[in-house]
Amino acid sequence: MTDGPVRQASLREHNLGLVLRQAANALRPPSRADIAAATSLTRATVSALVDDLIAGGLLTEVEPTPRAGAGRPAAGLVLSASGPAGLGLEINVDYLSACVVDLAGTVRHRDVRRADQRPGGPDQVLAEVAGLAADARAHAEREGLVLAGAALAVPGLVTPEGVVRLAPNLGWRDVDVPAAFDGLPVTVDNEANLAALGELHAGPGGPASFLYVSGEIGIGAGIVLHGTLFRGARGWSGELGHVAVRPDGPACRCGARGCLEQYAGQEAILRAAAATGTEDLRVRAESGELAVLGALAAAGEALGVAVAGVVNLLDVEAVVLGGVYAPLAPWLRPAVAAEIRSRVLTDAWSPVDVRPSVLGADAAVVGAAGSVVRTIRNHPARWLTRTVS
Amino acid sequence: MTDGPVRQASLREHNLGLVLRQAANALRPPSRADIAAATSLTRATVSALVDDLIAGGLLTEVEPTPRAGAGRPAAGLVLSASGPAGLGLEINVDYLSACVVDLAGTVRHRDVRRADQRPGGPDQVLAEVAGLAADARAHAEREGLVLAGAALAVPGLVTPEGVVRLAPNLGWRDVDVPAAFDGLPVTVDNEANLAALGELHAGPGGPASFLYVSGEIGIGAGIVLHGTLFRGARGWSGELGHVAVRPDGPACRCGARGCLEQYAGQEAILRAAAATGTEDLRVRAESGELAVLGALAAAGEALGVAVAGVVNLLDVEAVVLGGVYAPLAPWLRPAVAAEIRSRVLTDAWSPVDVRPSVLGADAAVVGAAGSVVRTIRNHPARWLTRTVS
DNA sequence: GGCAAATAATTCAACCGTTGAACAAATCGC
DNA sequence: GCGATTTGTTCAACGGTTGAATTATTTGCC
Repeated sequence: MTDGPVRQASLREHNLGLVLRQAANALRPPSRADIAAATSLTRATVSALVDDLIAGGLLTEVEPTPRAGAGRPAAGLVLSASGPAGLGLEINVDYLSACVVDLAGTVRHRDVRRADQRPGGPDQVLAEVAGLAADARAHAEREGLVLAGAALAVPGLVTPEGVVRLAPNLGWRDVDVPAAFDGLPVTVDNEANLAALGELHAGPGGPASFLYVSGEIGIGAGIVLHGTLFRGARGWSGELGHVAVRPDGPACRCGARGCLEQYAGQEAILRAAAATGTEDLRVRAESGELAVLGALAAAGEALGVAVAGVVNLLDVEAVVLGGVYAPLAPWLRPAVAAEIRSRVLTDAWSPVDVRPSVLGADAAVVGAAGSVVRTIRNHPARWLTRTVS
Repeated sequence: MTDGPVRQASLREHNLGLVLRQAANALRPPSRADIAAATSLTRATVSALVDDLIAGGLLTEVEPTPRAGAGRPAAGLVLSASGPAGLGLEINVDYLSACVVDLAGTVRHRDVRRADQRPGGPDQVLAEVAGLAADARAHAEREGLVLAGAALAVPGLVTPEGVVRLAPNLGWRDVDVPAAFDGLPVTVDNEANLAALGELHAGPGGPASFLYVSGEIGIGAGIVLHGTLFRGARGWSGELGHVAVRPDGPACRCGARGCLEQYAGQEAILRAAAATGTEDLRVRAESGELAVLGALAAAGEALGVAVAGVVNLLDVEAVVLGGVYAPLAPWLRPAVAAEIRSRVLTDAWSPVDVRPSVLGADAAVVGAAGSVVRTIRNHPARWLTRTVS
């Protein structure tokens, strides 16, 4: 709306994206005529656009779907499974991960290396990630895919240029990530943001506005509003872990007091339950151990207080429990939902859905890879007119 | 991006808006050539668009501004001061208010009636507001203005259709406001939302993302992200007053405990300072009375805890203290700023500006009227092609 | 088996908005 | 008074969409 001028070419760019997304979001492969009807463009226009998209390798025609009644059979259109693909990468405290997602959104390659990433330091870790990326690229090319770009998820604060300003749990500060990948263009983003994007596109029919809560050692949040990830004015949104639950509570490593992280962070829960890890916690919760159930209920209550504040402020439709919270959701969810019910005025007539992440631990990498293919889906003209590399 | 198709006509619609906004936002009346340079459209195109806008009464040519150097003098373009105008209305607990803003954004008419609105009930209040609206329309027409629409600010929760679902301080519930204005089309919105819009457009160069905090009997908030008001998934964003400051604090009338309203609501501050009203509070704070300063500091601290949580989550650039907080800002600001400084991790390198509202008590009405003219500025084609009424 | 009805996709002239270059208008400086 | 300079308009060309006509391919009915 406040943007630049619109020329004739912009028309085509926009409508190319519109047609491509129609094919992407349809339940069954649509015909040109279906797309024309859905977009209210002419069949002539849709045909012309589809020709461009097929020529550019973004769409493929499939066999006519059998249909009742008379008439020439329709040629189904699907996103090409051998066109451009996205590479997702993730650096986390105890693993590195990569995945390749094709234009249709299906995961074509997946690779995880579990190891504590803290001792190595940025240079070593980034070198290893570059190795993962090279493996993934080789795998993708064997399947006829072309990597259109890469996105890297990092558990920390990232500037719009891709510099990791601060990643407390990795011990990183001011690490220039894109510089380490000389070949491939890499965008870097916060792990919770990319996981939220992953959830957003995980299944059709999900909520368009939600809060994705990423429970790790810290607690991050990805905010999706009206189907769009909100990164904050300067890219630093989502610091849910340092929202105050009790202003005079225990001191946090951030310098303040009573932050949510002190009540519902992974370390706080493990300490309260005297557990060795998330899996231990889950097993003992399942067996009904009271100390564990109490620790989870307390964490859920604190989380619920903070999340209820967010819901009061943003009126999101859903809260997604991700990261380590996903497997623990059966025990966290009741307390979170109860706090929302009692603290959110509008909950009475507009209830908020609290549910575990559907992608679980994969959310961030899959979201990262998905974000790459999604930029192509949204701006196919840029891909079609790219300089051949 | 996810929207509908773009036809040739959409081109023109978009570019009409672009040209109009260039004229609106320029420091001095720009020439057609200036607009062409700024938008990277051709002079030919700009000329054609400007012709339409002048013919439609949205732009006016003014005398050539004297300029150094050779060349044909440029005709300056300004928004018409006699074209469409917006009517802003406000219902609050202790006053009704109206104002008319012309296309250029200047306030052309202003009217306030102070009286407690609680006893009358919705029907009586709405009848009186309709009277204010009629007066304003008469006044506007005498000045050659045509009212393009009206927006009404209400201290409560409003559905997208304009039904006041709940306005606790007025004692309203499920009041269908647009039905009461049979003549004029009225959009209804929350008072804090419209006040935030007022602040957004009050002066050029303000922040594009900020939290407007409206201190009244309740505490509302208007959230502006990237220059756009965010209303929430279902229109119920901004319930800052019921964010928990201390989860086990005093009971709130909403049913929960420890809501911000119990610490920083108008009534809580007055009680703590044993003051009779905001003005009393301000005078006694100015004279340095310790009990009053303490009460304001305590309120500011609670407000700061809640606002710091918002900043952590949304990474807004500024926090605007509005409503009764505006005149009290000198005493509230330090505590709010201190909480943000200590609780927001990113504040160290991206400080947050805490400042009083520039429009003060007028923010909501002016914002309401401004929202009407702004829709014309953003979609001039709709106005130009309107059916002559 | 043949033919009408129905639906899909393509072709093509017309239309519309922007472009770019040429041109007319108006002023300044020398 | 004349060239330089800048503004604003005119007009043919271009690119993209439209809508109607045409071609392509199937089903169903006689």
